Amino acid sequence: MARNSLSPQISNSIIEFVKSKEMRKGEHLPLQMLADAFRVSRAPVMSALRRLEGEGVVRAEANRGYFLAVDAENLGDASRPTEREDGEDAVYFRIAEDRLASRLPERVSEAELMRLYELPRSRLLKILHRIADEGWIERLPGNGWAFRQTLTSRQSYEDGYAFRAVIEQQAMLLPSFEPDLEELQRARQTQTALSAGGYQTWSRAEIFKANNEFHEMLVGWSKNEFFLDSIRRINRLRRLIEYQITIDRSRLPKQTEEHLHILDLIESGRRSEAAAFLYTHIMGAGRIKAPQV
Amino acid sequence: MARNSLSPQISNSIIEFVKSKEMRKGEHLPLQMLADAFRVSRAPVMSALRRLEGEGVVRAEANRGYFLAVDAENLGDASRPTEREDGEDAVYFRIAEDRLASRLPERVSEAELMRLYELPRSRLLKILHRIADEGWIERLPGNGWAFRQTLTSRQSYEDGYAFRAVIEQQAMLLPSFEPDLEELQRARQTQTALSAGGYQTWSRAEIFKANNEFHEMLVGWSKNEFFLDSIRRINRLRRLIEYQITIDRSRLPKQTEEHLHILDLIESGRRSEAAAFLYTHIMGAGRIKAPQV
DNA sequence: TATTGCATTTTATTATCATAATATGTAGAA
DNA sequence: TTCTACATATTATGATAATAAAATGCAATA
Repeated sequence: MARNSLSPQISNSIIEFVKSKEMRKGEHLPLQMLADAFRVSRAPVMSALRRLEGEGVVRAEANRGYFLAVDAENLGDASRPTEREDGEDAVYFRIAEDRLASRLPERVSEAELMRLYELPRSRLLKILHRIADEGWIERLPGNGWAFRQTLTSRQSYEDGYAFRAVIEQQAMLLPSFEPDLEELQRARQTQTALSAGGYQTWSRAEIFKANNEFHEMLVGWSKNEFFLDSIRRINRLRRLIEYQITIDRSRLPKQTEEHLHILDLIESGRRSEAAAFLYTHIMGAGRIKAPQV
Repeated sequence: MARNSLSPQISNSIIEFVKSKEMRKGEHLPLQMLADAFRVSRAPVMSALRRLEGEGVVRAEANRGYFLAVDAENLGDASRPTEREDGEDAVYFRIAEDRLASRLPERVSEAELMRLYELPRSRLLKILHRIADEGWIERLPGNGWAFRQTLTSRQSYEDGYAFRAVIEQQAMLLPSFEPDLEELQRARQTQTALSAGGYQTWSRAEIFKANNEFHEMLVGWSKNEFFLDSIRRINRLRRLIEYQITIDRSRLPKQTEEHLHILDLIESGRRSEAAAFLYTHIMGAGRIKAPQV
């Protein structure tokens, strides 16, 4: 038995790639260029292109390579289920849910988890290390792993909001902070779309993703990787906890309005006002959305 | 072949434990109590005690268990080399050094590293995941791992100081911040000892450790695990980079003096002054100690 | 001259098994 | 009743080998 292939993921990545570049029918797709873009060798790109040829997305010419067969904008939704990510993510979420529902005890052995989720050790360990990185499990000195309180305690939940509020506000006050105006416009569009009704029709995951991207964009403008890393880390955690909570869609119009207000303040150069408002925005969200314990 | 035994580590832990509790000759050391303290089962504690009996640290009585054979304060230095930690840490540092000296390329395969450092895959992966958690390596989608710029770039170095300065200052301003007066006194003693000549005789590692503990103590008083986690993470990284730099001992008196000043301010309840001073303290250290590139 | 297409090498995953460690249930001593 | 001491069960590590995938070198081609 060998590992899962990368090529389904690469297929998706290629579609995303041509879309983001707004490529048109007939454009050439050099192997090495794609391989570099995805940080892999030409091999998995090649097999991904063969797949896409079968689906009519690209056209092969002997000894000349692959060419886009349709305009990128006419491509349907890329998201084809990719076994690797799916399988791994699925177990990750199951572990989180099982723990939140106390179906998993505080201490578990690797063998137990392997049996429970029917995973080979190597995959399980990959997931456990990811979870450890997120801070809600740790390896015990002897056998087994111990879940930490991070996921389940109300205190952690509020502490997380305080942390985010501080990091994001302070990131904005760094001398290196500089907004990317193009990104800013795109974000404005997204938030406007949300505000104009998207908050009723978008899926929970989409709303959550848009929200995270907004905040990570702001912190990214600080050009300080430590600030960005810490926000990313805590957002991954947040995803787990808040998935448990039914989204309160009635709050979304206010949220997007505040997001737009922040963008306005930044654009007009009123940075410290924007930072202060951002702080209040986050702390407010934490207070209101906090689950009742 | 099986894994390394925990018992040498547990032996050290037991010695540390009885020292910290200032236990006296003749006191009982119940198995389960020690096992709970170290989060392991009774088995490795048992074998550690047998070792310690051989060394005359404890005395066994049939069916009654083990008893301390000397006053804890008369115990010598605990640090017996423990294969597990030692071996693992050693490779970790070798990887860091080899990377900093460009003896390792930006991209490496697991197989390569296994050959180079003569490690089984599982141990190597443990180390790589630790490094990934610290943020200076990442898994590539296909084969292999890629080192990130974090370790080598001057920019990252300064960004790290900016991050620390913000986190520590803000941690001190949180409403939940509350100094532990006992810890505070101990820290004052350590800093005074350093100031009274220790800065000339202590080893680099000891000085570094004392410094880290000082700062982690401050952030710990915020009672917010996210602040503390992020400081711990960045300190682990700092250890690597600053080990490369010869310590400038002439700066230590000023540093310890500033530490003592911070403790004074906290003790007299002037928290925001302390926070502001702490910020300047950290930023100053970053500017001066930054390696010349 | 850049890029493909193919052949070859190298890599990572997985199952299996032996082994030494950790974890645990329990009778019996204190 | 608490705790040890022992017996037993369970766990994690590491070696080995099979396999499929990824990485790469290079001749052929546009």
